Amino acid sequence: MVTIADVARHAGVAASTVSYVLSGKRTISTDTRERVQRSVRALGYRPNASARALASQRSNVLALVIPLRTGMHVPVMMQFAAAVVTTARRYDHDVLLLTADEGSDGLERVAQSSLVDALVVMDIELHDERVPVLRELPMPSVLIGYPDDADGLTCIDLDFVAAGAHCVDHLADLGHRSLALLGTPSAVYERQTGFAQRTLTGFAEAAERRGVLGVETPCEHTFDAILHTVRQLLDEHPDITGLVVQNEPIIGPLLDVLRRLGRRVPDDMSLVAICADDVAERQVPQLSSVSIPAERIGAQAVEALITKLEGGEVPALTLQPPSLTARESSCPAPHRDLTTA
Amino acid sequence: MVTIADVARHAGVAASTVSYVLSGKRTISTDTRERVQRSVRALGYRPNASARALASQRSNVLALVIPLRTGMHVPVMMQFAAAVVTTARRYDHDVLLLTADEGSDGLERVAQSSLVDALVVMDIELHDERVPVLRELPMPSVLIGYPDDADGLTCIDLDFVAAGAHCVDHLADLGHRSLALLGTPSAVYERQTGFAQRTLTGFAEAAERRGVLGVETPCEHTFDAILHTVRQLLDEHPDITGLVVQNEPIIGPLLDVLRRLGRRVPDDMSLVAICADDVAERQVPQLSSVSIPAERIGAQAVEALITKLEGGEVPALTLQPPSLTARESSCPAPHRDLTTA
DNA sequence: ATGAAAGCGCTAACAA
DNA sequence: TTGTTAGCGCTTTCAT
Repeated sequence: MVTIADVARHAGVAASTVSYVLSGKRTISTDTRERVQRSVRALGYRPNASARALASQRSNVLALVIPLRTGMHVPVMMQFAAAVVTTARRYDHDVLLLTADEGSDGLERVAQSSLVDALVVMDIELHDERVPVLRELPMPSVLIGYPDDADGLTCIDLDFVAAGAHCVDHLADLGHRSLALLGTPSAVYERQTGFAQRTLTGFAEAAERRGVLGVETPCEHTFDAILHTVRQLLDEHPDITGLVVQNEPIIGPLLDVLRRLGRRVPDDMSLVAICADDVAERQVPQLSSVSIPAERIGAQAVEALITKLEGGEVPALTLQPPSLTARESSCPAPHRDLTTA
Repeated sequence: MVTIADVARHAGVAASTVSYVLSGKRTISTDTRERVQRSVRALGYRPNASARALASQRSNVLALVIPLRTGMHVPVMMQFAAAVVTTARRYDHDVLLLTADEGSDGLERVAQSSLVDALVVMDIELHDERVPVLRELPMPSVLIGYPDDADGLTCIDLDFVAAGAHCVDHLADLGHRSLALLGTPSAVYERQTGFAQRTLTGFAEAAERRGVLGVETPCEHTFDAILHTVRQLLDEHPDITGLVVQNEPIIGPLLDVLRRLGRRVPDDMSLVAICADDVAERQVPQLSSVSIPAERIGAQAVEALITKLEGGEVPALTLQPPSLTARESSCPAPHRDLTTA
C-alpha cells in the first residue's frame, strides 16, 4: 500500500504538503502542486479512508435506511436508492445500506460509531420509533416521508395530501360524482405509514369539498383479492365511475378485473393512478397518473444533508407538489341515466 | 464522544484490556471482564469505526455493486441486496452500496482506499471490464453471475443453462413438440449478460436433445412490443404450444396478449416462467416456474466472502441447481390434429 | 509557501 | 492475567 509518506518522499515535500495539495485547504505554489500531483499519479496513491476519517472526523459516508417490508413498491424504492447513491457520489460521499429491520438500534450503531456522517431514512411512519432517536443523534438526518411530530427534523416528501386531492379534482372536473380510492394493502395503513394515510386524507377532503362520493378501500396484491375488492366495491356503490389507485403492483391485474366485470376503461370507468410514469405509460390504455418523483426527492435528500454537514440551513419540511398527467384512462363521466336515478 | 480510554479509566484497567474484552482475543478474568462490560454499558461506549479500521486493517464493510440498468428486473435485485445486507450483519459487517455505473473505477476506489474489505458484484457480463480489475484487487470478491473467463474468481449463480433445459424438458415431457423462449429485451443480450445468454444455450441444447423445435426471441417491455413479438412468433410458428418466459415484467401483459390472440393458457398454450415464486403465484392461472433463489445466492455470496476474509477456501464456481414448480399454466400438449399434419 | 509534529481512537506485539 | 507502548495513515495546528 502506498501512503502519503511515500508520495511526500517521491515529490520531495512534507506529508502535510501532499495533504494540502489534495484537499486544497492551503495555497500551494504551482510548481509544488504539479510535482505532488505527478507523484500521486506515478505511485497510484489513494488516501486511506479510515485514516482520513479518523483524523478529520468525517467518514464521507451517508447511511441510507430502506424498508424491506411487505406492501412497499420495490421499483420506486430502487429509484430512491439509485438517486441517493448517484447524488452522494456527486458530493464525494458513499452510501452505507441499512435495512429498516435493524430499527433504531441500527441507526445508533452506525451513528455513534462514526461509521457515517449523516442519515437518509425512508418509509417513515406517522408514529415512528426511530424519530426520537434521530432527533437525539449527534449528526444530521433527512427523512423521506414525515411523522406526525416532525419537530426539529428535516423531512422531504411528495405532497400526498395534494396528490390525493389532485386525483379527485381531476375526476370531479370531468363530471364524475362517485369516486373510490383503491389503496395499498391494509398492512400499510395499519403501520400508519404516512404516504398512504395522507393520500387518503387528501382524497377524502377533496371529495367532501367537491361534494362527490368518496369511498376508500385497501387492496391486497393477489388477483383474487383485487377481484373480490373491486367486485364488492362496485356492488355496494354501483354508480362509481372514477377510480384512484395508489397500489402499483395491482395496476395490471386491476385492468383485467375491470374488463371481466364488464367495465371499460375509460368509457365506463375512469382511472387515475399514483405511480411511476413508466408504469402508467406501459398499460393499455395508458393511465392518467400522478407521478412519484423518486429521483428528485432522493437527490434533494442528499443535497439537504450535504448542506447541513456544511453548517447550512435547510427547510424543516419540503413537500414536492404533485403533478398529474392526463393520459387515456380518464375521460368525462358517462351521462347519467336519469330514469334510474 | 466516549473513547476506549474513558472506559478503561472508569473500569480501572488499561485500554488494551477493554479492547481485548470487546474482541475476545485474549482470556480475561471473569471479574475484569464484567467490570469492563459494566463500564461499557454505563458510559454507552461504541468503538470508533475509523480508529478500529485503521488499527486493525479491517473496515468490516463489504461493497455491493448493483446494476441500475434497463432490462434488469428490479424486485429480484432488491431481494439480492436485502439478503446481502442481512447476511452481512449476521457476520458483523456493513454494506456499502455502489451502482454499476461507477464501473471498474468505483471498484478500485473503494478497494484501494480500504473503504471496504471485500466486494460482491452483481450482473456480470460475459466479457466484463470489471473482471480483470477484480482479479488484481488486493481483496476478495464474489461475483453473482459469471464471465466467460472466470479464472481465479469466485462466482455464484443460478445454473441458468440447466434452468433453460429444465423448462424444455418439462414441456417436452408433457408432449409439446414446438417451443419458444420469450427472453429479455434485446439490450440485455447485446450486453452479453451471462444469465440471459446461458438460459438460451440451455434452451437450445435441450430442444435439440429432445428433438423438438426451439425458437428464441427477445422481447421488450411495452405492451405493443409484447403483442407484436408474440403475434409474429405465432404467425411464423403456428404450431408452438409451449412458451418459456424469462422476462418478469412482461408476464402479466403476456397473459393478456395470449388471450387476445385466442390462445388459452394452458389449454392451447403451456407456459413456464423463470421468475420469482411470488410473481408466478400471483398470476391467473398460476404459472409453472423455475424460481430464482435470490436470498440463497445473496447469502451464499456473503458467506463465501467471509470465509475468504478468514483465509478459508471456497469453490471457484457455485451453481445453484434450478428447481421447477409445476402449477396451472402447463399441461399435456393438445392432441395433434393429424388431418392437418 | 512549506515543514514538523501532535494527535484522531483503536489494536496488537511485546513485556511482565 | 494484565499493562505498556508503538504504530495504523491521515489532518491540522503551530512554527518558520
